[in-house]
Amino acid sequence: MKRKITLKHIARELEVSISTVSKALKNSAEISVDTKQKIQAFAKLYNYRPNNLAISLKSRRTNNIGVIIPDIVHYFFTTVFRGIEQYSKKYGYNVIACVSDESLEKEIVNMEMLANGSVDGFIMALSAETQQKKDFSHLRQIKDLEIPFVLFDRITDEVECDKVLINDKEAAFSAVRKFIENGRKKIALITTEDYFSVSQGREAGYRQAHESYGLPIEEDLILRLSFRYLDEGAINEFFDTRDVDAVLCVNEIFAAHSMNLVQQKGIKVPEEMEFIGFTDGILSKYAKPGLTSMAQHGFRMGEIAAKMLIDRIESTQGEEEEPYRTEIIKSTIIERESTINTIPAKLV
Amino acid sequence: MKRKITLKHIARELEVSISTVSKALKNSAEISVDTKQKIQAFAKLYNYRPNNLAISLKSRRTNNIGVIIPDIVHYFFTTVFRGIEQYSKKYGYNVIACVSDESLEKEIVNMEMLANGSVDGFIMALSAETQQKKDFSHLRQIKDLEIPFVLFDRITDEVECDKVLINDKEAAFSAVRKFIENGRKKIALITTEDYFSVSQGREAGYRQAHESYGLPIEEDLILRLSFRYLDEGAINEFFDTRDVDAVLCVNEIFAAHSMNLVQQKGIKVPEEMEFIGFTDGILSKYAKPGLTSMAQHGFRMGEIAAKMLIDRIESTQGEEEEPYRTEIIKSTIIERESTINTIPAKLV
DNA sequence: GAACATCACGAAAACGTTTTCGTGTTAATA
DNA sequence: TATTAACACGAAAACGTTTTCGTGATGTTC
Repeated sequence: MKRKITLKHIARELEVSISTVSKALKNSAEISVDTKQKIQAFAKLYNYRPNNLAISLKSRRTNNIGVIIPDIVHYFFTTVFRGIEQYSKKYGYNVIACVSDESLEKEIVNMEMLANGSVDGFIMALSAETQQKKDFSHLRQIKDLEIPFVLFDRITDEVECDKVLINDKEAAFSAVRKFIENGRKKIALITTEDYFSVSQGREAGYRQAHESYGLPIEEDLILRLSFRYLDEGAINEFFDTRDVDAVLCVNEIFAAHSMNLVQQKGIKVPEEMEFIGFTDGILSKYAKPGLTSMAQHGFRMGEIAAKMLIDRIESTQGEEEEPYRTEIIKSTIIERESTINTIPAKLV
Repeated sequence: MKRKITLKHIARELEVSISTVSKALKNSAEISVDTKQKIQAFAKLYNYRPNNLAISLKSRRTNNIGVIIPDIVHYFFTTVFRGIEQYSKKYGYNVIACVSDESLEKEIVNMEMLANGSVDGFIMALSAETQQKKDFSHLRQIKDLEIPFVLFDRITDEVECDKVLINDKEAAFSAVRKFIENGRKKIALITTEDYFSVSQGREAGYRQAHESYGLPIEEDLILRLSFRYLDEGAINEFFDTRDVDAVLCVNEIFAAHSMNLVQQKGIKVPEEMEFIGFTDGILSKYAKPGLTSMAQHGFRMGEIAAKMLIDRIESTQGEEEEPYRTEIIKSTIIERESTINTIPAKLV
């Protein structure tokens, strides 16, 4: 790589000291107008740009944010990422993106790589394995180092920090309420293994809605699928042996896929069976029929997470130790043709 | 942020020099076994980790790769990103991800931010605006600085550098050939504005297949849509006023959406009209019927791009100036139910 | 016992900045 | 004319490493 021009080069060339050059380029009042003009012109001519590394080393600030997510080929996470990236860029931060691949070990390795001066803070959603094993020692280490971090979506109550998530329980509650108001009585829930914080919340909402409306909960209307691979056989068997008239799914893949399978059996959606999914992504939009879903507003979530982190990074200067906050984003329902809607379904 | 332990601290505590500590931690033969053990034990106890910034400043190597893509909420780009990230991590590099948002200006700003010492090289797909305006001065600047970069998918012939792309023309050719072999004669093409390198290639393949098989090209069977927003009206009007029995789309959103609209008109897919899309993403998999598509193998593409870049970064040490390479990834067809297949369609 | 090699370590420069403090020159003041 | 203040700039330390070179203390050899 060709050597970029540095303060030293300019100083030598113009026969002044490095300090003078540095000050001149910052337009310091300490330097005479003549000298400043000369130096600034020279710097501009040679397209001088300060070296980020040197500035970071000196200032102990990298202006980088580390983002660690379980999966990037995933509508919701990329949407959040987009929000983080956009907000961060606006405030002068770059984003280093790492994928944990649902693995605790990769989560740890990534954090350790970045914690040694590469980033000023982290934003992350916990991997499946982390949530399953409940091993949060790496987060505690980061806390000990006093590196700020924000957890989103996949969180834990066992670590105190800034968090941002959606009201999973209420969202599931209102989805089930919609089914009940439509006269449905056999409402299935298709969810993941129960160690995911989000699935737990959604299941709780599902149960509470049943209780609130005096509908008995039939445990065998709850189908738990692996998040790692989509078990088509299990879904088929479930619908072959259960009497179901509505289905709530914790993500849009479960919803789109089971809706397809059910339609292959000749069941009419939404007349005979209604569907609601979580994550209002591309699949919900282009499924046939269009899939009603609980929008998680990932972009907003990303923006807020980034704001929380940057605020904290920039306040640790002030040393006044703000208390940790948890922001809740309200999920909203996007009605399409997989449910029967009192007001006409919005197109698209 | 709490101050991390440094060589200086260890040196002071153990009453040796900084150089001795540095060498001891690298297990240098210069240092006696006793001293090394003492220092290593101490470092381990206090969990010493060298500061990445200082090492980077010294070595002029950041072990960071800058990735600039037009859009992250996009199946193909995230898949490529995943390949880049995984390969890079394996070879000790982190990835700084920037989104250009299809804007030339953001592309430039991102590059300039990262070019001042933050990354060792770039991997990028050009923004729409960049391809439209054919303004590549920022790429040339990066070349002048001798910072290596790799272009993928959205490329240009006007800049010499490493590139990786798919055989768009051949892929489109073979898709159209499949239609023709199935007896189709009115084959539509739904594409974007024609300044995208990939759309150009695919259109060329579409045309060449017609010529090769003696089928006349009807210009009004080519529909050009904005990539910015999906013009449903235009699609509807197109199908209402054209006689079409097969459709090739340059991406899966065009395919899934137009397939839905066509089915709403009562047209049977694939019996009366067949569909093939590009990008074998989540939509193709869960569309109804399953969408036959040309897989772009984004993950592999990302891996190769990362390999090309890292090889070049690490060879500039050697100074032997390898010639630039262009790697072509072969697209393969994934047959599903939106086409009539001689061998039974694979499930999923 | 003189000459030399080996060992074990330290001093210092370098990477490219920022910033504090010191200092020589000029101009203003008593 | 002597004192002081303002001005314009430079020296040097600092951020945390790596690495080259120098050096005093041993041990070896003839």
